[in-house]
Formats: sequence, structure tokens, C-alpha cells
Amino acid sequence: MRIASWNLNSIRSREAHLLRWLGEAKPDLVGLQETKVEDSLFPRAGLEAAGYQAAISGQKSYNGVALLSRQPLEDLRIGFEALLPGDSEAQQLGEQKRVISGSLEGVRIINLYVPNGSDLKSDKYSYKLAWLACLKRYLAVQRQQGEAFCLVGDFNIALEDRDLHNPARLTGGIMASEPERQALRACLDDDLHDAFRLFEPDTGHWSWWDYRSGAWDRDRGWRIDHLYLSEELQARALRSVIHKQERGQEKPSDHAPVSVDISDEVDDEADEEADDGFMDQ
DNA sequence: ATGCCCATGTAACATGGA
Repeated sequence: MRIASWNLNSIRSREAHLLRWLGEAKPDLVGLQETKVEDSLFPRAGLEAAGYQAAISGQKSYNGVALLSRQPLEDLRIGFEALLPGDSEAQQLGEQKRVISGSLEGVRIINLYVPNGSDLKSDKYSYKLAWLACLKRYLAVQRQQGEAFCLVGDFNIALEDRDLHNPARLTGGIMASEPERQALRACLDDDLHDAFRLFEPDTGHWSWWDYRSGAWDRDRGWRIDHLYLSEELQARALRSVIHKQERGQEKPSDHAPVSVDISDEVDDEADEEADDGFMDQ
């Protein structure tokens, strides 16, 4: 099973990119972020023609998440409030559409668009930290359910210095500050594993390049889009890839898609030979 | 140093992103 995540920066502006990429990468399950469209205007027709159905949670102009799948998802959950019914903060945070999850073949995918935070002195930064604290409570409930799960999305956090192009200048600032890194580590809690880092220890691999300052041409990027696997899925991980070529397209999103392949055989070892030749870069 | 670019909404900029 191939699971992917992509911040599209507007699905209506990027529909052609998405459809072409789906045909090339053929993911089974995709978490999308920043769809930037209310549900009634979500462009379903092209996706359905391409064999994908969409579970959506959107709003006008900002935010918005979706899950694409070839097979219908089971047990759809929208927002933190789906798992935290008595949590008033979860209710309040649900005004911004940033969380959607569903199950497929015994695997739950939780798709997130973590707030950016803007600036360390901004109210949006406190919002980001409160949001991550709520995510921790949400995951505590998820863990109690004993289901294999995959946490994907645009985290807007470079968790380690090897995840950004200029740590000397950028560490400590937004997307690389210790409080937000600590808040994300608390969510991962030693039992969620970064799929990409199972295979690639080196720096120099990015998933986001700023539109400004010629960041793409200078390869000044950050790795802020992640796929985290629970223990049972970590053992089944075959490879994880950043689909960097998508950032080089005409009128691209500022994010590249990321993906992980999970063995269908529950008893297989992680070092098993991969079963299909799709690669990038 | 600051903004650089891009999308949305609404109608020449304002807001948000990261």
C-alpha cells in the first residue's frame, strides 16, 4: 500500500498537477492539505474519473484537508472533536479545517495540516502550540484503540537541524524553534517513526521550498512534510520518497508530495525487496 | 534590514502562508 501526503496550496489551482501525479505515482491513499475550498465546491469529477474518491473537510479560502483513496474509507473522523467529544478546546480548534482520518485495510491514516505559527511572537504561534497539545490528547485516544496508524501531513516543523538547509541561521525561528519541536516530539512519544528517516539519514532532502528568494533554484528547502508510522507499520515499511520533481513543474505548489510504501504482508520484514519500480529524483 | 512569491476574495489591495 502506497500512502502519500501533499500540501497542494489550493486544489482548484493544482487539479491538473494532482491528476497527472496520481496517474504516475498511483498512491492508494493520499492526504491533501491546503485545499482552500469549501466542500460544496470541491472538484470531485476529475478525481472520480481518475479512480479516486475524496473524503473532505474544507472551508473557504484557508486550510482544508482531504483524503483520497481508490477504495472507500471506513470510519471517517473529521476534526479533533471526533475523538475528543468532551474537549472544549478541540471543539474550538475545529473551526479551522486541519484534521481528517479514515481507515483502509486495517490501517488508519490521520491527515494533518499543522498551523504555521507565523512568528514566535505572534498569537498564531501560541495557537500552533495549543493545537499540538490538543494533537497529543487526540493521539492518546488513538493509541488506546490499538489500531495500526499512519500520521501524515504538513507539520510546518523541521524536527531536526538536518531537516533544514541553513540550521545556523534558521534553528530557533519559526518551524524550527525548540518549543514546537518539543511539542511534536511529545506527540510522537517514541512509538511513532518518521518513515523517511528509516531509509535516509542525510541532510539535503527537502519537501518545501519558499516561492520567494529563488529558494527552489538555490535548493534552499525545508523538510516539513512527514509520514509517521506506528510500530506495526514501521516493520512493514519498504521505502519512503520525496517526489521532488513536482516542485519543478510549471506553477507548482511550494510543497512536494511525500510517500511511503507499506508491505501488504503483515509478517514481511522491512528489508524485503520492493515490488515496483516507481522512483523519483 | 525587509521583502522577495503565490492564492483567495473582491475589485486595487488586504490577508495568509512559511
